[in-house]
Amino acid sequence: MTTPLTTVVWLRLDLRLADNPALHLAAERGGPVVPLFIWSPEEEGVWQPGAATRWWLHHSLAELSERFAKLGSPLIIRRGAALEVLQSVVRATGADAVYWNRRYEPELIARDKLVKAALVADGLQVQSFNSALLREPWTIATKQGKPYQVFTPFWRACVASANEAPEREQEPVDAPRQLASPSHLPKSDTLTSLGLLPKLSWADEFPKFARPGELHALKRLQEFLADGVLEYDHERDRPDHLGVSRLSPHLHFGELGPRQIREALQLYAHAGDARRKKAAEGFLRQIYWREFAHHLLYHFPHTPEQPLRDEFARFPWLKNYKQLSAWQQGRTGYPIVDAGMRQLWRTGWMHNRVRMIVASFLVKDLLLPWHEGARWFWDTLVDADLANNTLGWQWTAGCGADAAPYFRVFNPTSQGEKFDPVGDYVRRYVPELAKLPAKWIHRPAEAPREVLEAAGVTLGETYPSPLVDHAEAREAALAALQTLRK
DNA sequence: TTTTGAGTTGTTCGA
DNA sequence: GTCGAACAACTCAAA
Repeated sequence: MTTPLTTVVWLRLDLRLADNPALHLAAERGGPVVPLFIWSPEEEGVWQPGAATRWWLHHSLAELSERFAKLGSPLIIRRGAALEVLQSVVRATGADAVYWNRRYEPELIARDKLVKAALVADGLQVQSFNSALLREPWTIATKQGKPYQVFTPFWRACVASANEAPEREQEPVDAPRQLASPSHLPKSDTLTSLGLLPKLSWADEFPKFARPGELHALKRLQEFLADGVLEYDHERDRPDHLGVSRLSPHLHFGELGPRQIREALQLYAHAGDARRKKAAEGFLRQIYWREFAHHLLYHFPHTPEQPLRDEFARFPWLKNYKQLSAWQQGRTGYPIVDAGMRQLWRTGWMHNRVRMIVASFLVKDLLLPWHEGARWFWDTLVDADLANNTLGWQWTAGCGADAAPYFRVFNPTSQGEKFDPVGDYVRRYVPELAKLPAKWIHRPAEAPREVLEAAGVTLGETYPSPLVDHAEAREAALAALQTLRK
């Protein structure tokens, strides 16, 4: 009698059943499949999952666990060093193979390499796959063989070669319909024992913008295709309208993969007119920004800590940490900035347009180091992703790829008036300003006294006075940038 | 090797 | 109120 071959599927940022190559191919082997999640935050180095991310992870795992149970093989959850846990699960189940989908953060590439070598030395079949990207970073390069550093050529090159073997971007694979479980189930820790949930209930409003789990991810994608993507090009800039996809946390945790998005967009465009086609292309272009971010992180692994343009290493940051704290708490005196920072704190998410505004304010108005902003986002965003976070902050600070021209300094007042014209977004998150009329809601410091009185606003008491004068701050930022010139 | 065109997301000023 | 130009120089990517 031959024993069917057991495969351990090590799940990481690929918390889904559909389009999961490691799971799909493990199931195709025909033997028992052991889905395993290992909680080992220490192995992620200084970029351990932040508090908001942990909340999301807890709920995502809870849902995934139910779904694996229905498929026939329960999700095993363990806390500990990845290699030791894998070896112990292999021993307990008699598995002969370990499959996983790749991650691209520098610390984890190193960790996975060691794990793979050790498991191979144990005589196991070890295979890793791509679940997270349309284009893995090493499959595309400039004609000089170097990594891309500008988005548009990167994107064009990806699109131009999307159908060429061997770099061909793959189609999604199916979810397994059922799984055989091993005759001896390995022991599992409980999800609660990982301690991912906050002790205080600060996450109550988190489900407002996105809900963890593969089913919610698929539903969100369909909703976005039905009522968002067509208007995405201009509506995505309206934090008061919520015209964005809100898929970012799902993408980060791999509850949904970019291949599934691309396929859905193709179907959507195919079934419609030129407008649909244009909308689908526009959204897919944004998905390629995520690809670009991973490309950069892989090829420039120092960038989470160091600027890509090294002259920025000598930028004269001010490091006024009292002001940092005011920014974090949403008490800068600039309503759109404060609304964004409070939305982040309360909901674990912030509209992308507002992310740019608050980031520009931190870096260019307060002259605080971009790492401080990156750190705060890392801890507070449910979609915190090392590649995207690094690209975004370096872009804003002007020290990264495709850097903004030196003169592009966001004006928080005009940005507010342009993208939150009636002030609804500010009213939602800065209730002490709610009674101000639209004309003054983005510039309370300039409002006539009787307007403020009527709205019950006392500057410096019920709402802070502006932390800095934007016009002066802008000049200071430009002067600081001048010092970098060669 | 050198040249050339281009580069996500803006603001301000003056006509 | 609206519009267009100016705001540096640099680096990337391809020809």
